[in-house]
Amino acid sequence: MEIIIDIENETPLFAQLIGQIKEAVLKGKIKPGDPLPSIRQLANDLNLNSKTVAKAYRLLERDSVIKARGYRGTFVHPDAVANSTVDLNKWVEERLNETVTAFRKSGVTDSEIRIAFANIMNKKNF
Amino acid sequence: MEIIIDIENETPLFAQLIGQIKEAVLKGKIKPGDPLPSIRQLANDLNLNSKTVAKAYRLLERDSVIKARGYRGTFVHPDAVANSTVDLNKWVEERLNETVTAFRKSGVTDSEIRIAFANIMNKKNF
DNA sequence: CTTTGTACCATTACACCACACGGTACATAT
DNA sequence: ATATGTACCGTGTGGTGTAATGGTACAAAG
Repeated sequence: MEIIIDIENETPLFAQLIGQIKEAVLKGKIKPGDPLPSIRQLANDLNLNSKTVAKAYRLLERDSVIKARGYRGTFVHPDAVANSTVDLNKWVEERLNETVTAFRKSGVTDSEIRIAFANIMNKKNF
Repeated sequence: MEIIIDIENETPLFAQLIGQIKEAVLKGKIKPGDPLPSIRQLANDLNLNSKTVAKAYRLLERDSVIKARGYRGTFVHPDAVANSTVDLNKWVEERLNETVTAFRKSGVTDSEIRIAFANIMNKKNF
């Protein structure tokens, strides 16, 4: 598995990592059950901070592309191929765009939309 | 019409203005057809910048609480009483909250939601 | 004693936005 | 002349987010 991280690229490093691992899964370069490099090992190889790699792994596990097994390491998820085709962020953007567009059509100012959004995100839901 | 602006209050000045004018309408202190002070006049009386008052008037007109008539001045809208009870921002927050809550239940990170939101708001829709 | 994922503490740099301020200008009317 | 709403240019302050860095620590297993 050849992973190339471009520091000059505007795409965040953790996002580049996620993209390349999903791509490797889709191209069959890594198959379900295969072990992945440990977080610290990969961080060392790519000259990245371990927290950056950990962030990528955490999101990949959320998407069921990989599966962490504690001290035993991290492995490619059984349904990795199917789940690598799903782009959760794209779905979020589409749904959110519908909502925002409706607001704008109702005469709501962009500034007001931002304020409302900030209020919701910072609200302590208890 | 007695308008009191509190600079110490955390509520934005233009929002205080909007609130007090809507309140005056609901309490019947000003009635449909009544003239309002000009933007410059009110700004001078309250020691506010004219742009701050203009912002409040612009939003009040969008909500059909007041009606600007160019050089003739600004007047209370015929449907001002009914429209003063409507809180557009509250409606926006409720709708937006539903959308965000759905995202969170799907495992989407708050960070990802913010990124998607920023992408939409900054997108040039042409 | 080392390695695994994970969870805290933290700081730095960068970027964006709301709010309020100031100045200038315009057409339209009295 | 004076006043109306409105539009454009701008500045500054304060708040807050992401991204990425670093350090420390834990339980579990080899």
